[in-house]
Amino acid sequence: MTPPAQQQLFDDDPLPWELAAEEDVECAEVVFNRPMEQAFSYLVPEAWRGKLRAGQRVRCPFGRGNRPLTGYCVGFSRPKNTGKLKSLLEVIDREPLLNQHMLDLTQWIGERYLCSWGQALNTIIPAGVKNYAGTRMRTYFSIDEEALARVGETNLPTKQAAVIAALRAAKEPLQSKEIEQSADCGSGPVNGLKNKGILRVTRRRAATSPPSTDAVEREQDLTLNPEQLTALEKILQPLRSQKHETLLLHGVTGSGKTEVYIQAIREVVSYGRQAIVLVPEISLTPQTIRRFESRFDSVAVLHSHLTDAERHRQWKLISSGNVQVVVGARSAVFAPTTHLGLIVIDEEHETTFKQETTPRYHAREVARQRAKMAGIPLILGSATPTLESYARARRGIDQLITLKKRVSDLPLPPVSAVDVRNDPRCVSGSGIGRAIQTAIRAAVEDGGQVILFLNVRGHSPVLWCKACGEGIKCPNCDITLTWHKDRHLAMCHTCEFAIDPPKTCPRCGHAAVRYFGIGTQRLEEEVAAKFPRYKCLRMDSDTMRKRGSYETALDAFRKGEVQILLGTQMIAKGLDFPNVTLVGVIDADTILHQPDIRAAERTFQLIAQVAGRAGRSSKGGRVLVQTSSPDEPAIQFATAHDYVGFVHAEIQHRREMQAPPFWHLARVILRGLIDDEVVEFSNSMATVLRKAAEESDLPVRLLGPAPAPIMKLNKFYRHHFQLAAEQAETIQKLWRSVATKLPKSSNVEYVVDVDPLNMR
DNA sequence: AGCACGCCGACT
DNA sequence: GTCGGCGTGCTC
Repeated sequence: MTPPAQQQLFDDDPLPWELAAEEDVECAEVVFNRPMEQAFSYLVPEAWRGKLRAGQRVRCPFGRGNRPLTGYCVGFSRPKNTGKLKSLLEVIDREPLLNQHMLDLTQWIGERYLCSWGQALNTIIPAGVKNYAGTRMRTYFSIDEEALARVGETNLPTKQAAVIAALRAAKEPLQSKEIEQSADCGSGPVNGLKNKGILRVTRRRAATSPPSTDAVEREQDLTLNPEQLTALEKILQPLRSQKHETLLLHGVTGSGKTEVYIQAIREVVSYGRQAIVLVPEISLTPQTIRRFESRFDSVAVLHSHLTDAERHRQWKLISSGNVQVVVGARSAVFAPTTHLGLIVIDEEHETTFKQETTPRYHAREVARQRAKMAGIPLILGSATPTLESYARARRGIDQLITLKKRVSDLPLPPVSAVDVRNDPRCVSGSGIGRAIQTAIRAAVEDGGQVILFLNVRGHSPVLWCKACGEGIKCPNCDITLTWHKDRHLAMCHTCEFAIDPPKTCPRCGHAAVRYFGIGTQRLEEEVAAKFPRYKCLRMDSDTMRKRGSYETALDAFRKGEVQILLGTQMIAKGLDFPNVTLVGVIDADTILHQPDIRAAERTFQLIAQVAGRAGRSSKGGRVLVQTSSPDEPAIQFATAHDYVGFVHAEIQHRREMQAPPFWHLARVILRGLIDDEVVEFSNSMATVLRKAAEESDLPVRLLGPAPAPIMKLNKFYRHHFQLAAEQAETIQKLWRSVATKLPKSSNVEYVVDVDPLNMR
């Protein structure tokens, strides 16, 4: 890739006398962590010429005041006239932080996600790498043999001779402390030798603490069933011919996708190459990590709970080429591997692969681009692939591989929708309807375990005034407060706001505040009241605050100390408990009724994923889904385990709606403290874009502006509009063409979300 | 994004 | 007459 075309400052031809000097003038192309498209050229000082490499950070005088600013060297150029260029001040890194592949990838991210190259670079390099966390500059001593020979080794005092002997024995430069220890002396002899010039002094970075290494017991690869073997064969083809291809591995829950990945990685490792495995943060559990560590010699793990120093160490380890497999969450797609051979994305449909801050990249798309640039395969695995991925496979752009059977040869559990519209208990406000209650009783009395899923935390999600009929909202947000009985607080789930529950309505003053709706806390009470003889455990982000509590809770469930596990999203994925014979979805409609084009898709995914937790042993199992919309296609197809049927229906709907995956979207979200200002600004911004689209004849639709679904968030009023086009590049082109002409405001800020998943 | 330059309102 | 408001445009 070539650096972005920079503004041509010097288009006059060079004078003859300038040419000679130019021969050895090298300019560094530098990008900054600022929303500026261009790269800037700087002269490289003599001392650095030929040594500076792309991927290193440099300090540069910037702007009229020549204030020093850190930038990334992304390449070199030889401008015709260098007269007006400034010189860079300093090179920050001894070694490039990134290789050329990653530079190219970050440039692509900038283009694709509408931010600058510098911003993309800055966000993908971990803070711990940028500040060399966990290392210190240390002084090392080695013998200057010539100087020693001049003095004569035999003429040295005993202690100094011991120092020389210690260094000889070590065969590598040592720190003063280390010498003192092995020569059994103080710092005197070392300093003495240093002052005589016999010891050479070098300064370099070293880790402050040695890495902890707990050995993991090695395990053999499992035997694949015929279906898995066929899948593996299909993956090995592009792997062996070293070409890029995306393979969508659609396998039902429990079909053994991970084992297929592992054996594909085994092949990659045998070529001396590395693999990256991306998993959603939530499934980055010790079990998952152990699963990989027990199969490969060197596994690096990247997750959000690493300290800066640990992350830095992992990054260095990976970039030294001494790691076979990198397992990590979203950002691990940027792991600086030296010879990447394969990328795997497990649970491809998970929304956590989308970053919600600039650049708002999707790890799947970044992985696709990285794999394409590196000429290697990409595997996407899921029991419920996104429509985006499935549509590509159906059109033959990607290869579809299907695993229809569970490895254990056990059937998928029967799933039934329970219509709660006429259930007396649910109508009167209970979470657990008749059918689920009967099923729970049967399951626990039979010695089985139960998982209950409810996607609402807290006790009651709605505080409501009976007198004026209004929900009680957060003063900072357009969100009703949730009653948290355990902490005795009415809380806002989108900002930090929490108050003692109001006894009187803040609007009309009547003492008529009622609590409505069911959250996990209330469900827990209900279960405890209905099944007092059985132990119930609640898992949501309120009870899972402490580090390790997740593992402790799951351990208790695994050991059978707990019979009923209830919780939010976090218990929907990946858990494998053979003794679970019943899974209950308390309310399938919460997601279904969201004003989001993907509401049906998410509902289907959720039911399919939750259902996958049941029937994982010969004891069998069943799934009950409470809903008020039993006729909704998403629910019907989910109860029939009919992914393909659902997708075909939904894809038709998306086509008609001109929605993804047929159309690409970019969402512009604007916010400010004064509503009118935000309205006015979004209108003027949309007008500029609409006009530019018309004049340039680019086929882009502009939808909106309109108030965002959450109109007020954290005191900010929010509005948004969308750009839609059949080609992602069309939106990029339009945006690029107007980027400098967009209006500016000091009171309204905005972000662009390319391929948005979260529409709130 | 910063930051400087520049052109119009309420103060010594 | 000047201090300072934030609109505009540039940064190698």
